[in-house]
This record gives sequence, structure tokens and C-alpha cells, in this order.
Amino acid sequence: MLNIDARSSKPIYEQIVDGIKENIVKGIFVPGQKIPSVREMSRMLTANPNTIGKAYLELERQKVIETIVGRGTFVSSQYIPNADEDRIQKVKKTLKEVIIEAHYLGLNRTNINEIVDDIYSEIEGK
Amino acid sequence: MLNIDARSSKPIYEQIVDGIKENIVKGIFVPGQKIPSVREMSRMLTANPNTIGKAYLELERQKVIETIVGRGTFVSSQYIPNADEDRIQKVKKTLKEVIIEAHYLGLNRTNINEIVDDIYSEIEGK
Amino acid sequence: MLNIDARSSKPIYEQIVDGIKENIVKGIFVPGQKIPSVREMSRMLTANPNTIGKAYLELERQKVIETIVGRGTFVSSQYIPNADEDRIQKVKKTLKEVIIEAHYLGLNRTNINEIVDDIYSEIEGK
Amino acid sequence: MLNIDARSSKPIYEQIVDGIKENIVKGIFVPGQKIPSVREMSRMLTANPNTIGKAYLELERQKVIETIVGRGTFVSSQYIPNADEDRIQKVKKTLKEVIIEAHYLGLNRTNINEIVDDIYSEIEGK
DNA sequence: GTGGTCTAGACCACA
DNA sequence: GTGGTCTAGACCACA
Repeated sequence: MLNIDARSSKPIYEQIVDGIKENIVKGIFVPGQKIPSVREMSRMLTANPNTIGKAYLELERQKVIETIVGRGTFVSSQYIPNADEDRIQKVKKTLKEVIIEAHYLGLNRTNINEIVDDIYSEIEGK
Repeated sequence: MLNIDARSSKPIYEQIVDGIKENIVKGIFVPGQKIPSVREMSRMLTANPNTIGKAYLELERQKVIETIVGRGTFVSSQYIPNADEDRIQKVKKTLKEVIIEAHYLGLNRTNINEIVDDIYSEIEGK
Repeated sequence: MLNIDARSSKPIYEQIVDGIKENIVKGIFVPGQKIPSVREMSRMLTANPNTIGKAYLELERQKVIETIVGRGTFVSSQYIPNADEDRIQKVKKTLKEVIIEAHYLGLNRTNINEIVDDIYSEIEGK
Repeated sequence: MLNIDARSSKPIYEQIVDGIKENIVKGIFVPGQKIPSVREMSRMLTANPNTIGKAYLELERQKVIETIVGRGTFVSSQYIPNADEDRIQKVKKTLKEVIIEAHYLGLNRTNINEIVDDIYSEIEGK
């Protein structure tokens, strides 16, 4: 469900944050659904509970999940996109960087468009 | 020329690497052109020379620039894109992450395509 | 009557304690009045009876309510304010914290005075 | 500078967050100023560096401070109050709770207004 | 059972 | 020097 790469330079907790958001966007986790408890996830990923807790805290901060102490953690029943201008700028900046990197790998505009199309196909699940 | 944000979580040396590559892709730096020495760049950016050195080392490793001892540092006369499969996978992964993040900000497929178009317009410089 | 938010970080039993005290201060519950039994309240709020029990125990400890075995639970016929210095200090400290937090949200002294006025209007119920 | 009460039910890291914000509001810490490093603060408060780090992370998330890895942590040069409606509601709610609590301690509207005045005198430093 | 906090201690990249 | 991440393990309140 979640692919964690311990050797990645990206911190484990960030990989968990991104992985859960990916599962939600793909519809694998649905709004209101209970997600694995900190301890369960800790066992599943053989990661420390503190690390899972940090990821869940970040997801809650982003209003992606909701925590009810003593009951568990749930996918937010609805996510209201708040067009946070800072985060949108960051998205644009990352896109520019990735396009420049792609250029140096010999990938042109057409290639990028194809990759973006593939990603949307995967997300929209057809 | 190079916008360095000390407060960013991205290391300064990486910002320099990316910034120089962006300048080259945009044609601001052209193949064979001499780029500022480590000391000059250090003064220009008010950054530690070690940090600049680290950035230049990384750019050399990527064959983006070349250092000729006693002469200076130059943009490589030709960059042969080596379609490094690992790096291509990484590009795809980053693109997927950025698209998921964008989704949570309320940006859809059309918005992403527009942003990508804007970036190519900026790079191709017309 | 009582608005319980399961997602709040404030424990449910504390929300019940505060909610009942609010109802009494507003005059919705009057001295001597019978309040719902633990079981009734449990059904009304769809909360665990243990949780209600804990709230009622705390309210009794504060002499806000009284339980007469076999008869039920009642709003204390008179509440003698005991100017517990510790609790007064805590009130002052919480007020200071909330004012600082308000400052960071752009709320100034006038705004705070208005909010306090509004709250007293609501409590005094006219 | 920071009064930490280990016996308080309020977590240490939250006490640090609130304490630093109080110092800034009072003008003891000024914009741009370096605040003690995680390790220094850890020694000063005899608290674990992780706990300090957690407090600093929260302050950074609130844009109260800025971190430059390798350089230190600084009071944000300017704090732009963003009237986050959620947080304003929370302020109002806390004010209501504190006023009800005060009522039970025998403090009336006049008393509350005096306390608020005292707090502003302390903050504005005259 | 649930998540939240904290300590101790290690390791790391960065400036 | 700086902060960031992670593990191991303990303790706690809450439902």
C-alpha cells in the first residue's frame, strides 16, 4: 500500500505523508474511512511509532486526516482545497525545477506532457 | 541572476546548482561561457565559498560545467543528455507528487497543463 | 443543548463539563433542576457512559451539581463561589495566552473588549 | 525568560511556544533577532532537545520564527497577521470558557475587564 | 484499544 | 557550530 524507501533522501515521515495522500487521491482511502492506527502502521512499515505519529500530525495539520484520541485516525470527510498562495508558488517552482532537470535528461515538452497524462490516467484510475 | 533564499529548506548549494542550470537552459549562460569564480560568486551571493565550491563540484559531476585550472570555470561546450533511467524515474516520481499536492490545492489537470505551458514559454524565452 | 466535537483535542468529558456549566450560567439549567441521567445523556450525545460519568463526577467535585442516590442528579441549589486563588491565577494566565494569540491574529485591545462584551451579552441573555 | 512548569498539564513544548510568543509580543525578542539554539535552550530549560525542536517547528509553522539550518533560528522579520477564521473562532471559544470559569470563581464582568486591562499594560510595557 | 508527550542517544547534512 | 530525523522505550489520558 505504502512504498517506503529507507535509503531515500526523503525522510520516511514525508514518504508516509505523500503516500497516504496518493492513496486518498486515487480513491483507495475514502473520506471517513479509518486508516491504520499508529501502532499498526508502525508494524506494517517496520518504522518507529514516533515516525508514524509525526506523519499523521502533518497530515492532520493539512486537514487531510482527523484524529480522535482513543478512537483512531480517519480520512477527513471532506477536503476543502484552500488555494494557499504560498503552496501554489511552491508547486510552480517544483514544476520548473523538474522540467529543467528533465531537459538535462533529454526529455522535451512532448515527453513531459505524456508523463503528466500517464500520471492523470493512473490517478483517475482507468 | 541567482535568487537564493536562505530561509528555504532546500540547501543553498542545491539552489545554486538549480539556478545555474536554469540560466543555462534559458540561454542566459551559453556553452563555453565563463561563469563567475567561486570567490566572485561567494561575494555576489554573500554565501560561504565552501558552499559555492560544493555547488560547482556537483555541476562538474553532472558535466554541466568544466573547470580548467588556471583559466576558470566554463559552461560545458556541449551537454550530451544521458538518459539515466534512475534520474528519469525520479523525475516521474516528483511529477506525480507535485500533481497530488496540486490536487489538494484545488488545481486540476487543465491548471497543471497551463502551468507547464507557462514554464516552457519562460524557458524558450519568446 | 450541548455541542460535542469529537474531533476536538479537548477531551469529550471536559467538553461536557464546560457545556453544562455554560448552560447553568446562561440560566438554561436552573438551581435545583434535574439534569439528564448518565444513561440519558449517553444516548443524547452518543458518547460512552463512562465518559458522561467522568464529567458528572468532575462537576460534583466542583459542587456544580449534586447527586441524590435513587433520585437523580441536580444543579446545586446554590453555588458559593470560592475564590480559589490557584484557579484565579489559571484564569489570568489563560486570558494572557488568549490575548497573545489574538494579537498574532491581528486582533487588538478594542477587538478583545468587543468580544468580551458579546460574550457577556450572550450569557446574560438579553 | 521562559517559565516552564513541568507539572503543568500543558505540554512543555506548548509552554515554550507560548512563552516565546509572549516574549516577542512584549518586545523582549525583536524581529530578526537570533533566539537561543535548540541545544542552548535545551540546556537552559533542562529539557530534551527534541522537545525544543518540536516547539521551534510549531513556531516556524506559525511563521513566528524562521530557521536557517546551520545558522540558527530567528524571529521573523515581520509577522503578517493572517486572520485565520478557525483560529479566531478558537480564541472566542476560549474566551467564553474562561469567562464562565471566572464566573464560578466569583469574578464578574468588571473584574474581567480589569484583568484584561492589566494584561495589556504588561504587554505594552508601561 | 487509541494517540500524545517526553527522554536518551545516535547519526546526518549543511554552513 | 546549526537544525532534522530516527529509534527505543517509557508513561499518560482518554474512550
